[in-house]
Amino acid sequence: MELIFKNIGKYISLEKSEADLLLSLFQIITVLKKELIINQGRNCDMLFFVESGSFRAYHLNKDGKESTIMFAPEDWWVTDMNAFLNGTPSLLSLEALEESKIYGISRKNFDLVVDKIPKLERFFRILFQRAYIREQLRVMDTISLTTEERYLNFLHKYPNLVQKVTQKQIASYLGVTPEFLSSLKKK
Amino acid sequence: MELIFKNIGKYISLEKSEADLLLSLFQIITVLKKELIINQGRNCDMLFFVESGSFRAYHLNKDGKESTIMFAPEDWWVTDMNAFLNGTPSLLSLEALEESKIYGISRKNFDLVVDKIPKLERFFRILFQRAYIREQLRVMDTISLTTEERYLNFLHKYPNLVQKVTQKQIASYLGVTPEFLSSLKKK
DNA sequence: AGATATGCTTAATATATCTTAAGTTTTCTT
DNA sequence: AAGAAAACTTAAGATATATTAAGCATATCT
Repeated sequence: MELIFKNIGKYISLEKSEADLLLSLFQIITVLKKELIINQGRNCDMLFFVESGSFRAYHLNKDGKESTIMFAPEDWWVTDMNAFLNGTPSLLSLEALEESKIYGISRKNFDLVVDKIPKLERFFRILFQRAYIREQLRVMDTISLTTEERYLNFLHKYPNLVQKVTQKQIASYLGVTPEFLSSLKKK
Repeated sequence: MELIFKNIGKYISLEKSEADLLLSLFQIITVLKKELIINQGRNCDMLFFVESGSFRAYHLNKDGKESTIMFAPEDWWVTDMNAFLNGTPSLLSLEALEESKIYGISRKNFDLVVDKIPKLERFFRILFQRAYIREQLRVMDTISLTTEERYLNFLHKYPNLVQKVTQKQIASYLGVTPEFLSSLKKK
């Protein structure tokens, strides 16, 4: 069975007919390493599920400094939620860390499916509730822990990603320079 | 009309009977300045809406350092969402910045109401989606902006709170010491 | 009103982190 | 396989932020 249905099955159980409708509204996309599926500054009207592979979301600020905002490993839902919900230009770029297979649903079909299938409305309510919690815990970590503690947290939280990302990307996720992270690791 | 219904009315419209059911499941609570409605380490099984007044959520780390995680002004929904959803001990304390009037709903009644009234499931889906966006933007700010820029953002984002909170609390929201914030302001 | 606690500011010194630059290793491209 | 590009490390000097401590102002308590 596809991972996406296992994922949805964690919080709700769909009838066969509902699952079929849902599936018909997704498109399956294969992307190569380094391909972008969201481009900062452009529109973003797709919500994605990572069936296999992994992604990194980053933001370039006005000085050209790159910040890694999040990672999306296998089994995650991901998009630039701000752009997706509000129709504003994307603040993020989303880049494949490796060859990946994803499911994508447009904003229009997302609205349709949560309207037609109340159980999916529930599913996404729980999903966003958990996403909110996750981000809030990250804010807490960011303002109350040392860089070293946050680095150890990262290693613990994303053990499978560690081999797929560069030091530079980890540093930009932690909000420090690669040089500083390098000197931290020496200890 | 009570603010809470105006707030809900932003995203859905309730029938009279639904509004009556909803209202019957909330309790109205009046709290005095400095009272805590959530205590770090204890259970937190209530979701609150701030009808009037304002709150500050903070976390004490193992060294006793206090970090302000969020502010909840009038017209906001607030709780320790992690504790509320997962039943784990609260990581936050939530303190009234002034005399406040709030609506509170228990986890049990929350589950009941999103089950009985699908429109409220939608309401909370949208609410959490927006909360997730807000936290993600804050993470972006925190790792990509300077302290000075984040201070100016705070003043801009919460103009009405500025008079109600101390410098120390703003500093702990930004993740810097009060002394450093004080020297920033001199410029 | 007086006493006490709390908050704000300032300054000196200490620590964390950045910037720049160079050298080395790894990965990508042809 | 060779060359080019990107990543990683190291170190010196610069900047941002923390720590400590003192003094003053403001709020709180009796």
